[in-house]
Amino acid sequence: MALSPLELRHLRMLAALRETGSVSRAAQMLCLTQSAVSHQLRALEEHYGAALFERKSSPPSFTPVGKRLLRLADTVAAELRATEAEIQQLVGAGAGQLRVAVECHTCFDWLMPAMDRLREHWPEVELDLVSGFHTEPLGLLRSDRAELVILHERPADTDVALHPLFRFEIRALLARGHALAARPWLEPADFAAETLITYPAPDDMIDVIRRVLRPAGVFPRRRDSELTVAIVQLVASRRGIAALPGWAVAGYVERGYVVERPIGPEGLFGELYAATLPAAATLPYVQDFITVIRETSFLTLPGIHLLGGADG
Amino acid sequence: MALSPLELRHLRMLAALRETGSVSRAAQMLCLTQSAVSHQLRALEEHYGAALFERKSSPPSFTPVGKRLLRLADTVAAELRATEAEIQQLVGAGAGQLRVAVECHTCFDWLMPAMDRLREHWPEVELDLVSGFHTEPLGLLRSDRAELVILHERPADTDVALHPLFRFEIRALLARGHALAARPWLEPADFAAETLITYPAPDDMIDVIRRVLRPAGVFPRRRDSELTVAIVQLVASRRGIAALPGWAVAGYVERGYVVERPIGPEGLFGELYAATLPAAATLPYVQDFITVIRETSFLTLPGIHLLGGADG
DNA sequence: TGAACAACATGAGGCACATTCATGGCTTTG
DNA sequence: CAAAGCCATGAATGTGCCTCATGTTGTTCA
Repeated sequence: MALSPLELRHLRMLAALRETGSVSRAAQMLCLTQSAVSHQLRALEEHYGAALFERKSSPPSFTPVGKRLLRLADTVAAELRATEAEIQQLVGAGAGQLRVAVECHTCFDWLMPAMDRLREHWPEVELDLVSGFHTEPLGLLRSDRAELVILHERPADTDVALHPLFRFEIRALLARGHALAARPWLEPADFAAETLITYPAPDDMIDVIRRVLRPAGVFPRRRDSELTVAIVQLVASRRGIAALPGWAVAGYVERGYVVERPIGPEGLFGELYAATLPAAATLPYVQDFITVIRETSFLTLPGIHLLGGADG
Repeated sequence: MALSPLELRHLRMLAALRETGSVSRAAQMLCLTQSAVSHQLRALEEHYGAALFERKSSPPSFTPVGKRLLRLADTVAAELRATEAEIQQLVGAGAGQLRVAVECHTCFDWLMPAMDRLREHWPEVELDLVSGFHTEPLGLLRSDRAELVILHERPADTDVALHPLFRFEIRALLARGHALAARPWLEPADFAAETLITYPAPDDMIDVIRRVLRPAGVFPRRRDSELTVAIVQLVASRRGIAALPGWAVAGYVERGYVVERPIGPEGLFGELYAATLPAAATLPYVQDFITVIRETSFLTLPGIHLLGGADG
């Protein structure tokens, strides 16, 4: 019909801009550089001869033209989604099984919302959680007990399809007024005299032990609890210190229940990956799930960094 | 949202495929090669794992998946159109003036439908027809008496924006059983003893005279009439022969009122162009008009060939 | 029946255009 | 006031779409 430089990519970009509230974050969500998004915006604004949003205000307020394009983006996205769903039905590819195995406790924080959204999009897919912790998670894929595994380490195997998710900082949690809270960051030795409060899991699964304390020859007492709230409670009442993902405790820190410090001068960072068999990686609902995980996590977890896109 | 290789280009392609009824014609309409459209189709079918339409049948019948995508294409196209219209209103670029000057009589056949469609799309644009024939049509642009001129010859001037429209064959029209109808094609000399029936216009404006007869030194008697029907009538009743665009008389020929023959062994071809001032070429409704002309002409005029696209 | 033709498929390669890279200006924050 | 975000912009780069050339199939004439 009419020649228009408008493409779906632009609509997706505008939606991401609204969701994330900034050009750079939108770029991350789209697996692009900030520059690319900026160029796209400029091209659109040039074409319509009007600004699309007010840059100097956060959250950015869209102009009427911008709002109209966003409305288009929404309706088109909805139509697109409906179409693809119907087509999957027609082709018979809409049904299937997706069993997800998880290595880390905190993962449930973002996994549940993601699974909910997937259930909406793919009602015909049997979605299961493979519970319990396994020494060799990739074995679950090969023995056909799971279609997707969440890992907190890049596996050595190259015969599985790896989908980078995001990167986050693991920070030490201290009671207010704790002696160590005076330091700008914590050294491994600082843990020696403390009780380390963790989730119930083998040492190997706990990043701060595997990657910081054990290499330094430090083996503090351990105490564990299933619930993040309980861990925070124990820390606050000076029964020990913990090392948790920043997003998991941001709320408690903000409210002043506890304080947090980096681990080591550069901080300690964890990364999460999803792994599937190569064959499963081509299934549309698996691809959709990866995308949904990245998006929901990025939007709900503060301070995380998406992996595998245009920037590290 | 979901990563989908589907882009607007694909939807436009499918719509064109439906309108034109064939891959190659769709390609022409999209200003692409047949190969490009074929590749696009293959990519889509590969992605959805299903055929989109039955190739060996004309008109091509779409599979359920193809039909569903076409429905999407229609709704998205409508949404897109509505959005752009609203934005033009917001920006204030929806209003303007478009005076069209025409050189040839038959042009009205396709110009009227195109102007009707433009009026729908751009209700705020003042659409006028500059009547009468002018010796120097480009002068109308420079003296600001028209925004767009239809030409049947590539102008020498390079300071106007030229928009190629389409190419068509001009064929000789003869009464059934006419002596010349025995020939596979007509030579210039064949016109010498005949009366040439034309529209009322100077010799310069009549392609067969300017490009065939005059160069050959042949100057047949002339007789003219305003209406195509009347010309056909005169030819049928053996008052003379005519030379008209194939599309303009296809109906009469099909019904057997008259017969047609190529002019010269290779045939005589006419080409039509639209010209505007460079500034006017950037106006959205002018661009839209060009597109609309090409599309409506291509869909309604039999045997024409779009110009300026991926193929000559 | 076969040749000529039309329509579509397919692989390789070129080229346009979106994206990245590198940098600078601007605002915010401690 | 330094330091860090955030965004804009020009030039370089690379990816993917399209074209080109050719092969294949189906169709229409002698």
